[in-house]
Amino acid sequence: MKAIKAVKGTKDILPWEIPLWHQIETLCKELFASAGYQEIRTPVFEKTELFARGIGEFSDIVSKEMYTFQDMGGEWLTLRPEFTASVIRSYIQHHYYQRASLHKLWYFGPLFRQERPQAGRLRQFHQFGIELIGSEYPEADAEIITLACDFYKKIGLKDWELHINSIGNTKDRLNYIEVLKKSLTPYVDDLCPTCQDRFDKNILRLFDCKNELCQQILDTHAPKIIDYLSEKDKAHFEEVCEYLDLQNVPYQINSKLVRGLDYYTRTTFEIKSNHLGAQDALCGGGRYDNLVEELGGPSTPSIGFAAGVERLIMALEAEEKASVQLSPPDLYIAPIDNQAYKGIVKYCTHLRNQGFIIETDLLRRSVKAMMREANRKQARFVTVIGSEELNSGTLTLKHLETGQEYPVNWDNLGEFLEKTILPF
RNA sequence: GUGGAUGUAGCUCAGUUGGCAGAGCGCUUGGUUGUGGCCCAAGUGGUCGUGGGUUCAAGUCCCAUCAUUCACCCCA
Repeated sequence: MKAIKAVKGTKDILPWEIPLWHQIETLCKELFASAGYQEIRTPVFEKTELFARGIGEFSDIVSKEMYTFQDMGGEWLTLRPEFTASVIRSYIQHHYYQRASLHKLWYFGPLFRQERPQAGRLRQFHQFGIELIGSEYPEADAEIITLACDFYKKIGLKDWELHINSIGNTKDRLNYIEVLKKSLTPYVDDLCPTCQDRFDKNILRLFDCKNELCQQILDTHAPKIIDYLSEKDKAHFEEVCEYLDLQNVPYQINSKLVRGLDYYTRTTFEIKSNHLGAQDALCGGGRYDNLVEELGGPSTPSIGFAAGVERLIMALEAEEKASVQLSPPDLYIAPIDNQAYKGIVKYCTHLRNQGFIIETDLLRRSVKAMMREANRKQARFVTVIGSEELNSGTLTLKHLETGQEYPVNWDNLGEFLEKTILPF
């Protein structure tokens, strides 16, 4: 029989990897809650149209990367390729704006994109992120960016950079694109083939090119988008920077940072790790002041970010910060005969109910093997139980680290563990 | 969709000019009765990714195919 493997681009999160995932989820919960953000969970699939309208029909994600299918009623549905569209759909559908004028949300979950897998890119991957819906002011931008940075600081990641930029409102950006085209037209023939293609399709993508010659041409001949912003947007961006300075958040203004999703406006930012391969963006975000309205809601300025969990884990591993948190047993009980196996069960349950982590043998192994197992599991105490211990009412707990033995009455077991575990 | 790399034990990998399928780690058991780690010993474990071809003989050479992986594209 041929074994079945996980689908290309998908991965099991293995039992021994789970503690790190819990650590990340817990930090999300604590950090975002500390700023008043509430968790939101939306369905993993939505109507295809939501993403087409939200992300942009001609974006790569929508045009060739979505898992789209028809349900039995013939409706086109899509496994979500990103979170923001779903969150905004929920915001509009449930009229959040009638409850309050500002909403602060966070999320964590799986996303799906049908791309060729490589380092830092999977077909099912996970993101967490936050959305701040309803404020147009630079304080909002600063709060989002600061929270993102705080996350990486608190998780223990060291070697990363924050890049920020402003791509202005739609009108200014279209104007800039015209100027950019004009100033680069003389050099089109020197660009790499993909850039020549991009020149007509989506000229802003030129900035992402990894070809050195293309970058040189851009550096010397491309105007900066910041110089083409309206006075209002320029002032907004300067204020965002000012807020970051106030908190000593280090950043680089990167005029080449143009994000790939169509809905972004004004502030955009990205956090890059210095330890990842080609896919080095840990986290990306920005303003999307028009999205709520475009999806059928009231005009509502908003900003948010999304962060890749697998990439974070890769970066933590590269920096050797992926700490393994085990939950070792407080006590490993090793029964040596049939009676002992039967005699200990009620104590196991009782101690577990008291909150202790108790493990016992389930393979009827030798004492030596059970001791080895207790040691492997890093149990704090181990006890060998035979008829003597059951009849006399006294057992001996051995502290594995020191080898010290402690006689204890069965009735005082919980009390003993409680008292003794703390000092160790 | 395009290009490169790699497929040998559960894991990490050796395997020479074609000539008996290997190591380390892991796992199991034992080293005297009911006590772990270290050490020692034995055991467990492989259709050499798959299918063809060349050859007396293929893990090794040739062709095809699949899988994995990295990169392009794009994005978290």
